[in-house]
Amino acid sequence: MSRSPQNPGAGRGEILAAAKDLFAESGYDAVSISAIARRAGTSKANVFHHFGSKDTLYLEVMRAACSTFEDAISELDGGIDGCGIRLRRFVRRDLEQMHADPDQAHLILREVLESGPSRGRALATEVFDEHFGELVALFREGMASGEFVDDVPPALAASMLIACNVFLFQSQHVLRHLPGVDFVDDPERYADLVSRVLLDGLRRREPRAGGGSAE
Amino acid sequence: MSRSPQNPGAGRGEILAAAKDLFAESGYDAVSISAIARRAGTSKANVFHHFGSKDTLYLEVMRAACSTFEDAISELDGGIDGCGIRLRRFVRRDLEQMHADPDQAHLILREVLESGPSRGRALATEVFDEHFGELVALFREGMASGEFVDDVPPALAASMLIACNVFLFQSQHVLRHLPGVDFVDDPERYADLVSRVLLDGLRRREPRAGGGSAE
DNA sequence: GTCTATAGATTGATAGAC
DNA sequence: GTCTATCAATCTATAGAC
Repeated sequence: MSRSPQNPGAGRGEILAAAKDLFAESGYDAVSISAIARRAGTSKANVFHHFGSKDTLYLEVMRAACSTFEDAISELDGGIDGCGIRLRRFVRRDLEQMHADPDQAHLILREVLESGPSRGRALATEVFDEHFGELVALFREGMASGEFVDDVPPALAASMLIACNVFLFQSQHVLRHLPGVDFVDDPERYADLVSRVLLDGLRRREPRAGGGSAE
Repeated sequence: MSRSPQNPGAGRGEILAAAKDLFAESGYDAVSISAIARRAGTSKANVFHHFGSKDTLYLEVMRAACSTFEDAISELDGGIDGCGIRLRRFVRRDLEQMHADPDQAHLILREVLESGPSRGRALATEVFDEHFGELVALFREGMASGEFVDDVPPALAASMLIACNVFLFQSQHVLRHLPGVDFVDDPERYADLVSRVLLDGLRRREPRAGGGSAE
């Protein structure tokens, strides 16, 4: 107990990694600089030496998470494949990405949930705009080619798709225990089913027989 | 500034309301007992007098939020209406409910997002089980009557539906600024479109022509 | 039931030796 | 760059008067 198991090589990298772990697990306010320093194997003062303040450190962690997030875009276009196949592939890759780095996904999801109007706008324009735009373009393309119905806004279709993936990830520990839920630990099956339902729901079909607008 | 604007009538009720506001806005760790006492118009010690600890107060707030949440169930069954109409009504009511008490919705959503395996299991069995079960039953009924396809687990359909509603609520401040998104402030239209896409995606149709399992 | 006053621990952040 | 030692502020919680 009187020993100091310091890790003298703990520069920015180790501190950043430790902060990412702890912030992802418990959120900003529940994590102290002492805890971060302890996990990084260094001292509190050293954390302040590398990052001027707790806020700066947190922003640095978020910046790293978001930039990694952006990296995995641009795999959406698959050349000549139909919109259906490309969408299914996107759903699967998006799920894989969240599961590959749960800490990062958790950080970003909490940021979205807790952000009010101002931070929300910044997140939209600086982080999600591009990613979301490509997904929307895919739906728009499907609509233009006559594959999809044209009276559902493509942005709404994209939103539904992301909603299903995000919800599975963030509610997994609750969903798992709900009656009839057997798909939490089978992401591939989930991706297949979700994309099939959404695609069938958007696919053009002959005029409906008896399902007008009720109320 | 030297005055004490006390509110001597601030019993459990006012303190609970103040705590709900603040916890919903900023989360457990970011809220101090002093802040709660200040907003309730009473003193710090009085909060500890009514609730023994900060944890107890928080649990009390969550318990109230969850019980109110349960109240609005059981409006799902609409007698002779078809599954489609009842589902659309459910989507709209669920959205209305979240918007009617955003604090409550925010509290519960954060609890779901932050809960690990143990708290997640408790939430599932004690709060969501009944609600979710009724929604699943509706889908199962639609499948049994031949209205829906039978190779999509009803619990997955229910999950997709809730996912869309939850996502719209929790991401509203981000979604609003994304390209092509014009449905955030029109919950009725959102409910109509979402339920239509999901229903069409689940509705039985003649064997597909060319959309097998690719890869 | 409600208050003032305070205890005891921990927080974010700084100073200065090495 | 890294450490020990320390600052002032704030936190949860308690004691005791009224």
